[in-house]
Amino acid sequence: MTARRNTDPGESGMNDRKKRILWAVVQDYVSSAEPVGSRTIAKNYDLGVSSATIRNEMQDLGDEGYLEQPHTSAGRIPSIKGYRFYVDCLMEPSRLTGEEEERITHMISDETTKADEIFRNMARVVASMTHTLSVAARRVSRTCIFNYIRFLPLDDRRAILLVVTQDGNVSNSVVNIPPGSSIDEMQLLADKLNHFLHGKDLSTTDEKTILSFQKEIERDLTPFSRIFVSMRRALAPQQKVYSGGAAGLIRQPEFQNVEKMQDILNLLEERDVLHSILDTAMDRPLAVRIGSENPDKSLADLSVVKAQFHVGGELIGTMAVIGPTRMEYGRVIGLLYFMQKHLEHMLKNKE
Amino acid sequence: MTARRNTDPGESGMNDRKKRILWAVVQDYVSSAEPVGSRTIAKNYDLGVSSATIRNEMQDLGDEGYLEQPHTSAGRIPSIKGYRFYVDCLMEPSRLTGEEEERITHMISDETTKADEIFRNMARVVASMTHTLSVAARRVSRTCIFNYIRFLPLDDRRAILLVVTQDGNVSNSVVNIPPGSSIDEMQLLADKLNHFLHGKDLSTTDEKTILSFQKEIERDLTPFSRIFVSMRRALAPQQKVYSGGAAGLIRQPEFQNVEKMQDILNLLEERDVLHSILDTAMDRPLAVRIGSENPDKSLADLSVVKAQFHVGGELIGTMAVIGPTRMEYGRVIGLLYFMQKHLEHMLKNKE
DNA sequence: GTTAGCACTCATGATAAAAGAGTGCTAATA
DNA sequence: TATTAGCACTCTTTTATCATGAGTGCTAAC
Repeated sequence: MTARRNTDPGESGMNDRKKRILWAVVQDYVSSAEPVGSRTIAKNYDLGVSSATIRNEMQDLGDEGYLEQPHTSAGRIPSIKGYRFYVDCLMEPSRLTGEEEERITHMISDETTKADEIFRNMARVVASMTHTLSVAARRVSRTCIFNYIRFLPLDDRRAILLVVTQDGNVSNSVVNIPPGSSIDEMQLLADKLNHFLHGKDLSTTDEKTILSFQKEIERDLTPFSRIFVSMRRALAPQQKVYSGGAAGLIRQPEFQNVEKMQDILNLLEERDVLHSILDTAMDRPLAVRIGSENPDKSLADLSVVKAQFHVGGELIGTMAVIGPTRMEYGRVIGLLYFMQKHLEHMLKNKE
Repeated sequence: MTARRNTDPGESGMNDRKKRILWAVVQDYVSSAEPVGSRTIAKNYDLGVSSATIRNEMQDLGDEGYLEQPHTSAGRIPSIKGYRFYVDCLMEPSRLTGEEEERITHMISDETTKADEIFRNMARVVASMTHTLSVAARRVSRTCIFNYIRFLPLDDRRAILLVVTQDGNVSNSVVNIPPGSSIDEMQLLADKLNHFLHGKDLSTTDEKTILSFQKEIERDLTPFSRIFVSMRRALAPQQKVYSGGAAGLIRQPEFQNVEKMQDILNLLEERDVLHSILDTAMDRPLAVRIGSENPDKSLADLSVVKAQFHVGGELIGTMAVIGPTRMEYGRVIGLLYFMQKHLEHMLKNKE
C-alpha cells in the first residue's frame, strides 16, 4: 500500500505527505464517487495527522491544481492534473487474482482460431470486469500483402470472387460472369492479375494499378469492370470494432442523467469516434488519456486507457477502455498488462 | 383525414363519434406525448361538439378500456386496447413523400451486391426517419444447401477452408494442415466430402453425419478432427442483426429517465432479444405488437412493428421497428409497406 | 509545525402554499 | 333526449421558505 513509486523531486512542492493525501483523495473518490473531505481522509487513511493538517495540505493541493472543489463547502475531487500525477507517479498496476487470470485465459483461449474472436472476447471480459465501455479491434495490417485471387464456380451466371492475403484473410463476393465469358477465362485473367499483383501491398491498389495492368496485358477489361469494383470493395480494410460494457458504464453514478447517457449512446452508435480512438498511433504500448487530454471532445469527461497488442514485434490489435475519469486506473492497467503478456505468450506458442 | 376504415358494428358501443374521439386522442398523444384533455380535442379536432360532450364520451371510452388516466385530474392517454383499435380500425398507412421514396430507393440501391448491406441500410434509414430503434437481418435460409468445400493454399503449414452454399455464401477459416498430410491430400478428402454432402441441408450436418462419412470412406479422420471443428463452426448460422436509431429513440420524452435508458441500452447490447424478435414466426408479412402484447417482457412498454421481406415468394429477411407505444404507427407501417414492395421489385428485376 | 475550535458557505431535503389543468357532476338548454 | 355551461373538486407541478448538515477556512492555542 505504498503511495509512491516515483519521487520526482523536481515536482513543485510535492512533498511526501501531499502525495499520500492526493493518493488518498483519488483512491477514495474513485470508490465513492463523492467529493472527499479532510475528515474522511484523517479517519480512513492512516496519515498520523489531524483533519486540520490535511485540510491545509488539501488547500495547497487545490492551489497547485491537483484538486478541485465542486463548491465552497464541499470536499475535494481530483482534477485532470491530479489524476495525471496519480497515474504517473502514485499508482501501481493491480495484480489480478488467480480467478481473474483464469477467467481471462479461458475467455481468450485459442479455441477460436480467428483473431477477430479473440478481440471480441477481450472487449467483453474487460468491460465486465471494470464497468467500462471497452472496445477492441484486430489490426488490419497496414501492409496488407496480396497473395492471390481466385474465382470459384457458383452457377451459370455467377461466380465467387475470393481475395486472399498472405496472412490468411479471405474476402469473398458474388460476381456476375460477363456475358460471353466463362469462369475459366476469368480464372485465366485472375492468374495474370495474381502474377501482376503478387506480393504487392493491397492498400496501394487503386484505379491506376488496374489501368497499368490493363495496359500490360493489352486487353480491354471493360466487361470485367464490375468485377474490379467488387474486388476493390473486397480489399477495403473494414476494421471491425468490437465493443461491450456500455450498459455497465452508464450504471456508474456520474452517468445518472439523461445528457450523459445520450452522449454514451451516441458514442456507441456512431462508431467513428471509437474507430479513431483505436486508429491513432501510440508511442508506447499502453497509454492513458484523462478527460480533456483526449483529442476528441466527446471524450472530454471520460478517460481512455489504450493498449496495443504485439506478437513477435508485430502489432496485431488494439484495445481501448473507456470509463469515467474516476476510473480504477490501477486495475484497468493491470488487466491490460496481463492481457498483453498473455496474448503474446499464447499466440507465440501457437506458431 | 377520415378517421375510420373499418366500421365493425360488432364492437361494443363503438359509435362513430367515439371512434373519432379515440382517433383524435391517439393522434394528439402521439405527437405531444402529453395526456390529452377534452378541451384540446374540442379545439383542435373539428368534431362539432363541446368539450363537455367529448368529456362524457371520453369517460365511456375510459370505462370500456380504450383510454387511461394517469391520475384523476389529468387528460387521457390511449391504453394498449386503445392503440390496438386504432391500428386495426382507425389508422391508415401514411403515404411517403417523393423525397422520402427517393431517399429510400437510393439507400437500398443494388450498388451493394451483398444482401447484408441492404438490410443494414434499411435499418438505418428507417431509424433515422422514425426516431425508432430499427433492427434488420437477412434471413439465413433455413434450407442452407451445401454446395462444396474447398481448400486453398496459404503456406506450408496452413490452408484456407472454404464452405460454399448454393446461394453463394462463403465462409472461410484458416486451418492447420495435419502433420504428414498435404493440401492435395486434404482436397482429395474434400472432394469425397463434397460428393457425400452434395445437396444436403447444412443445418442437419452434425457429428453423426461426419461419423457416417468416416465409415463410408473407411479411413481414420482423427488428424482432421480440428478441421471438422472449423467446418462446423463455419456452418453455424450466424445471423447478423443490424441495428440503428437507439440514440434517436432515447431522445423521445418517455425515455427521459435513467431506468428507461438503461433498459434500451441493455436491449441494444444484449442482442438476444433483438434476435428473438426477428426470429419468431409471423402469420402475416407485417405485424404490430403493442406494449404488453409483446411476449418478451423487456418490450412491455414498447411497440414493435415487424415486417418480412419476400422475393418471389421466398423470405429473404426481416425487419423490426421498435419504438414507444406512442409510435407513429401509420408512418412506420407506410414506410415498411413501401420498402417491402420496393425491395421485392428491385431484386426481382435484378434476376 | 500542528491542532482544536468556530463562524461561514452552500447543497440538500422537507414542508407549505399557490397555481393550473382537467375532470365529473348538476342543472339548464335546444 | 342529447348537449352544454358552470362549478366544485382532485391531483400534479411549481415556487418559496426554512432547517439540516457536511465541509471549509481562519484564528488562536499548543
